[in-house]
Amino acid sequence: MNQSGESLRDRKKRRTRAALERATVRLAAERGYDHVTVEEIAAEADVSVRTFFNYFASKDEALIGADPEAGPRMAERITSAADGVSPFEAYRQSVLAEITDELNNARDLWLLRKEVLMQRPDLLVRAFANSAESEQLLAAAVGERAGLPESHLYPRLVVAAGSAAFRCAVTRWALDDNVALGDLVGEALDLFGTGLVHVPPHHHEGGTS
Amino acid sequence: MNQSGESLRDRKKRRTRAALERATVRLAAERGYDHVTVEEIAAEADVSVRTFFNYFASKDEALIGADPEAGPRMAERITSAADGVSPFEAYRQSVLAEITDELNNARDLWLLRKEVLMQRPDLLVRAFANSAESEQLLAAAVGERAGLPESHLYPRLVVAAGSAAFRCAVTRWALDDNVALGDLVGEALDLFGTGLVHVPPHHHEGGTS
DNA sequence: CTGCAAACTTGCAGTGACTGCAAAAACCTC
DNA sequence: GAGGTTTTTGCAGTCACTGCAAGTTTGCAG
Repeated sequence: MNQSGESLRDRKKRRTRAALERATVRLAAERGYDHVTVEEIAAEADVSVRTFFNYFASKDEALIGADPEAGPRMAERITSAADGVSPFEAYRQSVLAEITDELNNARDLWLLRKEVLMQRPDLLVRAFANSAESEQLLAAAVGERAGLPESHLYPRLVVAAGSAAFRCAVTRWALDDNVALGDLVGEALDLFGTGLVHVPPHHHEGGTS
Repeated sequence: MNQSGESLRDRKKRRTRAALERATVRLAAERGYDHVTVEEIAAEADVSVRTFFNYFASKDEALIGADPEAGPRMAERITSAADGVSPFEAYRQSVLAEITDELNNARDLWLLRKEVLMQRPDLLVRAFANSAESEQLLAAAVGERAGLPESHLYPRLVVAAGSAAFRCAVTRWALDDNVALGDLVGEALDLFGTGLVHVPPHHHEGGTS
């Protein structure tokens, strides 16, 4: 093995994966998601179509490029939070940390994705369909912290709320350039945290509030 | 036009749609969703494949059989709720009413769908991808009642919470026969209403509640 | 450096969802 | 029943996605 811990092979794999993700997002933003074929994406990334499907289970997945390690990473963050932290708060922080990291690493990709998602909001919903095992993992972590049995609604609900918050935040983000995605997700999670029976106040743009 | 307001044509259309939905659910429950082709479904319902796609945009849609009138109906219920009712409560009641109706009209179909969704939970998520305009409609109704602008996060979030509640409730429902789906959705919405920072108490099975 | 095994890539053939189009059939109105 | 409107259908075609059986590249040990 290499002393760096990352072999030539590993490096190549990461580069290929990134190239495919990048090609998908770029082409989709450029000429519309369904005017791009997998064949074109593969060509752009200089691999065969078959290889595309070795990396991503679907075209959708390549567009969002969900990091397969994100689930475990977030679960770890939840279980290792300090003792006094509530389950919801632990989850909230883990989501926000993940988003911040992601935006720092690939802000440009997200700006392109925004273009695509503005025209096809359903793609974002579909993207979450593939993340069932991650949700399972997170729900288990939340459940453990809450001291609730596997079967209880609450942990699942917290995680589903996270997806919903992210989804709504992105939709809203796509409408207006002057907000940070992380802030929007945070705001959405706060609303879920304090309860939807409370209608939030209406912030006026020009107001000094 | 017919005095009944529903012509032969209309009746046939409704019957065909129902037959396709039924065939999809039945076959999928019987031998697994992806071991059923649209060709087989169409044959079962005695129509051509092309006709299947005149009724449903996708196989997924036929499995869930989302009533296209459900969105407008729910929106109407929200806007026409009594004056003192909060936006969230109005939404909550509209969701519960819709589910009660649906279960009364097609409980058998839902029992079969349960079988399918137990093995492929992702199908439920995907089903919501197609209901973007309905969500839009509901969000507008909630927003109006809350006196918030179109662009605000809150209405979208309420509606997304509804989807999430439904999704989690169905997942939970599929695990255990002794609960009513309506109750689970109600419970989930209550948690969203009062806020996820509050960890709910753990109900023991043997309780007499 | 060589040879071997494991991992990765590729082509190919095939399945099945989904679409547009134009002709045929069914229905509705008068 | 003629004539206009919908609905159904068949057909040809595109594209996502899969399994399989080579081919190629990389890792490693001798």
